Amino acid sequence: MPGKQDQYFSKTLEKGLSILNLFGRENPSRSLTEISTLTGINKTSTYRLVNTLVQLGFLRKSITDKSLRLGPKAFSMGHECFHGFDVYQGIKPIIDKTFFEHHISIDSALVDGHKLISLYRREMPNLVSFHLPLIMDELYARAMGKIVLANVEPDELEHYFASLAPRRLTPHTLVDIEEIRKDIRNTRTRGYSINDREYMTGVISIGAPMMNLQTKSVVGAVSLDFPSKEYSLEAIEKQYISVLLTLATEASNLVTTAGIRQ
Amino acid sequence: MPGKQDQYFSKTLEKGLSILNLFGRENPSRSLTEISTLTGINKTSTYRLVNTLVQLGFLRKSITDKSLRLGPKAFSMGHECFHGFDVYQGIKPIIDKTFFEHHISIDSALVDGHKLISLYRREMPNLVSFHLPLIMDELYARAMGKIVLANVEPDELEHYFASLAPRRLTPHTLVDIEEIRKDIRNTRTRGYSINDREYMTGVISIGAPMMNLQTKSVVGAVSLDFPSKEYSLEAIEKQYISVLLTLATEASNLVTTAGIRQ
DNA sequence: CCAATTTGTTACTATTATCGTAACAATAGT
DNA sequence: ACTATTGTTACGATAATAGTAACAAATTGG
Repeated sequence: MPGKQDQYFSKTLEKGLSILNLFGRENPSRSLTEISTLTGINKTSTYRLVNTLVQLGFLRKSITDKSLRLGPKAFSMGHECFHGFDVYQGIKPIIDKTFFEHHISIDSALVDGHKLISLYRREMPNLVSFHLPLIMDELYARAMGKIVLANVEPDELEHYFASLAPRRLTPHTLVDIEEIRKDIRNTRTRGYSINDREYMTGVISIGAPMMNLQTKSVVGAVSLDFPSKEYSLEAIEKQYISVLLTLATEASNLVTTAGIRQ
Repeated sequence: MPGKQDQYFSKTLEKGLSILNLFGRENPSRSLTEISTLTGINKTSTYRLVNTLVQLGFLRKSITDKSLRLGPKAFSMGHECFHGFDVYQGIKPIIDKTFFEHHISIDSALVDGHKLISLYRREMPNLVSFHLPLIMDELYARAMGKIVLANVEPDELEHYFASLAPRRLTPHTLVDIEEIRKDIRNTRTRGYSINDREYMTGVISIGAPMMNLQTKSVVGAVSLDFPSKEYSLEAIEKQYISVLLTLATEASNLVTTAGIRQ
């Protein structure tokens, strides 16, 4: 991130938000020292910021054990931030339309550094209903991740590989870096990505990029997911690539006009 | 709010969050000066804070007109804050259970100052589907609002009436302060509140309080909503008061153990 | 198309909010 | 009851922010 230490950047605000960011569905409760160590903020400063968030209603403090949890203000602001995100409002009808036309599971996500933020998802009942995390690592093992990697700048890709430690999520997951590299190269020439039961057993996915057409950079991806019991990869490639690419084009137009970059 | 100007309160964080709070479904886009005037923060400081939020990904700036919108980080944090709110997770099954048992529309909200923050809602198809705002004023015209007012401290209630300017939302809305006062008194002795088409035409609601049983204070309310075409107020009172009060008791237990106060 | 006006950005310094050490209090663990 | 941990407060040093004012870039209106 460039120019973070300039005069027109508020470190205090950054710290405060990093504290709020520690809370979520997985981590509903935290202690002061926990927050202090996780954020690397001095205990007194943490105390001040936490106290501020408590007074404003973004956090609340247990009277008994002083543990901290999200407060009503965080709840309402969260709701507003979620539903006020115009890209979310824009992608919903696009995905819904494709969903009702073709009766397939569809997912979409935005790039954020080396992670993907899940945007909107529609799921068919034939697919194992899995609660996807909102923020996804493991780009190498997912259709949306692969197509993103296939479209980033070469040095950005190197930077990704430099800190990559692949985990075997299913028997089909690629864990050898060279194999992953080859797969990304193939993905690039192919124009869409394939995930053949590498992320979840029994799920085949194909992915296409959401591009900012102005800056010609990837800003996200869409994917179609199929149960491998009912669909073969060949059948999917024959029947659904055009659906995927049409969807990706519409999504790309959306993010371009919305001005989502990098 | 007590002790806001002490040493252990970060004004910068408060300002930054107040900026983020200006964005939402109703206000997806704002300009710098707009933010500056709305928050009362000096333009340069606003610039610094906005710049920080942009760099962190909570806001994004249009390259053309420099207008500001929510960014992907706000989206993901919003999702986490919403779903990570334990009271929301706790009230869901309680309301769902009652919903499936009795087939009636149910609403719930938490008190926040002189407003209600909508928590969770289930709606029957027979009710005019209305998009309720997440943050509700007009306590005097709603079942949840009335039962809250009936349970707050007397001086708090006076404070509410002091700044009250009732609006006639339907032909049945009470707009005379004395009438509203009387209604609140009746509500208090009755133990539950009645809203007979005062907030929306064709909708009758009954409400009961969510009490923190430790501190003996109202922290929210639940309501049952009925279409007036299908239900008379007498029928509702005969049949559903016990349902309402049971629901309110369960909800009160939840907020008490969660430690929601004030 | 140019002037006038508004809006956004930068420079600079006084001020004061924040940092961080350290001491203290409260709670939990043994 | 003692020890270790966690949370809270005091206070001086420092660096971050506020805010004026000047400047640049857009917009608007004639």
